[in-house]
Formats: sequence, C-alpha cells, structure tokens
Amino acid sequence: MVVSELSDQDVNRLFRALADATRRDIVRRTLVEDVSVSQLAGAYEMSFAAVQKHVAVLEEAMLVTKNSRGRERMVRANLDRIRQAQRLLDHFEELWRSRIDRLDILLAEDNPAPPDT
Amino acid sequence: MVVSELSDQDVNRLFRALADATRRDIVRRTLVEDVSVSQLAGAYEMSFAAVQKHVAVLEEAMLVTKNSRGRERMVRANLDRIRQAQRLLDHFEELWRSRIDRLDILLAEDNPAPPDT
DNA sequence: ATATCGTACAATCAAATGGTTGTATCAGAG
DNA sequence: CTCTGATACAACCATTTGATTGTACGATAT
Repeated sequence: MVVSELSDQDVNRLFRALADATRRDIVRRTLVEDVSVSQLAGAYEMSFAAVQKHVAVLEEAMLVTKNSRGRERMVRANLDRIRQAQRLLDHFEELWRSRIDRLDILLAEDNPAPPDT
Repeated sequence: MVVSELSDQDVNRLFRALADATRRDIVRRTLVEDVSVSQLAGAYEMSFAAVQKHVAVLEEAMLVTKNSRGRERMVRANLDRIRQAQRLLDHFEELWRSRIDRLDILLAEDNPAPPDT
C-alpha cells in the first residue's frame, strides 16, 4: 500500500481540478484510452491552448500523466488519484458515524433503565 | 433510491466547495455535531464574515444546511451530498474497467490461438 | 427598554481562474 | 532540407474567489 500523505494543497488541487465539466470529461476520455492533446482539443469548442491549460491543471493535480508518442503527447488518467479522492470522502462518512454513536449514548442517558422494583 | 440528477453546475459547485481546507474542516466539524456560525468563526484565524462566506459556499453546494436555534444559526453537514460525490467518482472507476476490457480484447486479437497441427 | 450577541449583507480589493492570441520549438513527412 | 503538425509557453483580459471592513437587524439577557 502506498502511504502517500496528501497535503491540504494536494487535496485542494485534486478537488479543484474536478470542479470543471471540461476537465471531468477529459478524465473520462483518458480513462478509457490514451488521447493526445490535439485530439482532446478537437473535442471541445475552445482553443487548443485552453484545452492544454485544462490538461495542465489535471496534471498538477496528478489526475493525468502525459507521455510522448512520436510528436504527440498522450494523456492518460491516473485512477489512483481518483481513488485517493474517494478515500477522503470515505473519511467523512466515518466521522458521521461518530455522530450516530454520540446520539446513541445521549439517548441512553436521557432514557435510563427504569428503576428496578 | 433518490433519482437526483446532478447538473454539471451542481457537480462543479460540489467539488469546488470541497477544494478548500477551511471548508472541508467545516464539513468535518458539522458532520460530528451541529455548530453555530459564530462557533465556527471562533475556530479559524479569519474574520466572521469570511467564515460566513465559506458556509454560504457549502450551503450552495448543498453540503450543509442551516437551522435557526434561538438567535444562532446551526450548521449541519449533509452526508447525502458527500455520497453523491462518491458515486460520481465510482462512475470513473467503471469507465476505467472498460479500458481493461478493451485491452483484453486487443490482446486476444494480437495473440491468436496457435494454428492447430 | 436597551444593550449586546449572532447574523446577514454590501462595498471593496488582491489574487487566482479560464479564456484568448501570438510566438517559439520540436519531431516527422516529403 | 524544408514544410507542417503537435506542443509549449508568454502576455493579456474579464470574471470569480477569498478575504476585508462597515452597516443593519432580529433575538436575548438584564
């Protein structure tokens, strides 16, 4: 198992990168197969440079990696990073459980067992 | 099961709201127990208004709700929304599986069974 | 009734974001 | 070698974000 502590900054970048529909779509496409930057650029109604920037944001968030193939740069999504995001959300769920536990304790205190005899 | 279609806008807001350490901390605190805006404000090294704005961002993303209690406004995290975020990430995982499937097919084609006899 | 606590909200401001165009570089095709 | 396709990157601009201070207002405690 990879230890990989995510700093606050890393988590910020991770969620921020996911907070844009175009970038989420790039992740989707590159999860299924490697896609070059120009192929991606062809898929959206914006300039090549704009798409390039989105890829750069994803790269900084480590949600994708780029590899050279000939003169093209192939973009590939990094599933591990998505799983790390999931684990962060799992942690929230765990915290929520502690709320339930506290509530149970409170209810037990407010509703003591009836005095015997 | 809740149908709850999340629009692109909704998803943007959801992930954007999570892309800030203070806001994630507010979600953590309010998952465990209800906390008033002023209690939250006391927990961070920033103005009351700044914290109030963070709560507003979380509220727009529907990650928290506010209820009046006396003159206080109690903030409570909404676990359902966190689960929706998890489901979005699950969907990415599913797409990734299709990559593996394609790869298997390709390998099968490139490596045909050896000619018999 | 009035002082105060908790909140809401407007105005303001610096920095970050998301987009553009233009220029430079680099690998392959002819 | 030269032309072209695919990138990279800088400069620029409008909008949004994250924070501030200041003002207003409703609910409570005294």
